[in-house]
Amino acid sequence: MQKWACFENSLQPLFTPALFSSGNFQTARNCTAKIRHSLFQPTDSHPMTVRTRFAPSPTGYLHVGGARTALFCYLYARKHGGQFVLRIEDTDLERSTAESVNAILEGMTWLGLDYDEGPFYQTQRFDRYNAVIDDLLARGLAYRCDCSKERLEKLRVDQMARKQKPRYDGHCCQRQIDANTPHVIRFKNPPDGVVVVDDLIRGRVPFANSELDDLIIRRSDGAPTYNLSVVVDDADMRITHVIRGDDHLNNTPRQINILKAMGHEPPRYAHVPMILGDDGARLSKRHGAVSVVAYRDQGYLPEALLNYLVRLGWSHGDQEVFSIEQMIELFDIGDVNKAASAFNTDKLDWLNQQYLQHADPQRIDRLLRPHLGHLGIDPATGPALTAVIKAQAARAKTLTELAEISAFCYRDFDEFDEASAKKHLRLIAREPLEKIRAAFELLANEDWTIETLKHTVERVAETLQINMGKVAQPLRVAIVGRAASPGIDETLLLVGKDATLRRIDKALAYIAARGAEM
RNA sequence: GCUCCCUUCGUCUAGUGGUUAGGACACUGGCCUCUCACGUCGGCAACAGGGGUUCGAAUCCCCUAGGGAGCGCCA
Repeated sequence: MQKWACFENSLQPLFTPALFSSGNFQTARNCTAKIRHSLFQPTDSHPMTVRTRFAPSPTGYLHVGGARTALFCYLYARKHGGQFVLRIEDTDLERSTAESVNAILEGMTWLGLDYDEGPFYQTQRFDRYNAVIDDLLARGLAYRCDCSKERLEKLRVDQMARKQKPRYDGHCCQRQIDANTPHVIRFKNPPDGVVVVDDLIRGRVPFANSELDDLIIRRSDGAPTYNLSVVVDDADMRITHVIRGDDHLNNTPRQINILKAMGHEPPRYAHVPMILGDDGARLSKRHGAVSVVAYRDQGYLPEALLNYLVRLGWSHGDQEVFSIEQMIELFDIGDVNKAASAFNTDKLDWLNQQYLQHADPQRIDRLLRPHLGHLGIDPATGPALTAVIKAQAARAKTLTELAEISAFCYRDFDEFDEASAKKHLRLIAREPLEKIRAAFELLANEDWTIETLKHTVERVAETLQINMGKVAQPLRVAIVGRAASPGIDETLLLVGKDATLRRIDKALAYIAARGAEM
């Protein structure tokens, strides 16, 4: 019980039915109900309340890295009684897709990461971005640039050759380019001084303005760029804490400069380290599941994934298992580690198994059905599914595995597991099997109970003057197909009398055939 | 190339100048036992390297190495 000792002192025990039936596990079908209208209207909310946002770009699925960032944003907002907003950064019209948006919403819903506002779509806020850009232009804080891609490319190559960092040289800064000629708009970055990113995780990170250049904030097609739209949104949406991947740390000084040009105070920043694959390399498709809904499909419980994710880069003493309530209470963004961490499926499996065996069987019943269906099994054709779950939950790491190891309760298996049959279905097992079969046949259906079954097996062992194992193991292989299952009495109860007799006959035939071969 | 970030068992981490460097997963040995699993008891295993500062450094400073990110009309 050591591992669970942490709950003894907590007000909110982890495995309460309330936690597991709290409606966090609906499928994506309900997502659409969540999509309120997305045109953000600035409101006069109290400036002091914590507001975080998760701002994915819809160019793929919600992957585990994004999910953890979203979780941190969610936890931080909840901890401080603030709001968590979801914003879809779809300004890249080429790569953004509606399917990706749906996949992200589906992932958020499955994980139960409820947002208070949004989703807001940046593509619906272009007017606002353009107004900000025009204002910057009017105030001389931005300028038009008509440098050709060729000139820019040559500049880059020359600078690299001179071992310099490639930067825009300000060529168009003083030129007065007509608004009618094709152009982009660049932000006039301060030429000198230092911008300090006061990061909640990294600490103070100073950047020299001389390292930065005049970045493009409006493309030639009129669309605003990322660094501009994020800044405008974060300001308009009154985001107080920007929690995001540390690949954005280098963008932050530029964003702070734009924010200041707009007359806003920068929010607090927290750059969380990235998640690596098992092998320490950047997470990618070849590491298997990267999309969170793939974990759902593979039979992981959302609370297990969340628990796994929260412990990646964060910890609270020696505690490993956290309910959502405990995470909200204990999590603090400032406690997050600086170093990247590797995703370890073994540990996720362990957590999932822990949650599986402590979960309410009624809920697992519901979640397990699709996995059984996938195997072509209809639970109505056999024992109560909750009974099977109670017997098997500690034996499976995932719902998928739980379905696989429980299939024998609902249908005859095709073949014996080779190693198990070889070891247990031998000539020496014939007599015990025949004896036990005869005893079972005499049992009335109403005597097919756990107690009677236990006694019957024990009596056969006694009669034959052999160990329990010499009877139970051949019997187990006979009725399950392999040498692993719940206790033999429980297993018999689940399989039922008819199937038991039928399968023992099959095992006896197998032994006979095998004996003939030898 | 330049700028910035990072570095404790295989992995996730505890640790904030004095610890036999703790826990968890994995691996492994025992117990429990009709099997498997659970549970339980034990074992293996780490401060990237080098210089300082200090009576004393995983902890503070510097250098090196290794890893990562950014330097786009991507986000």
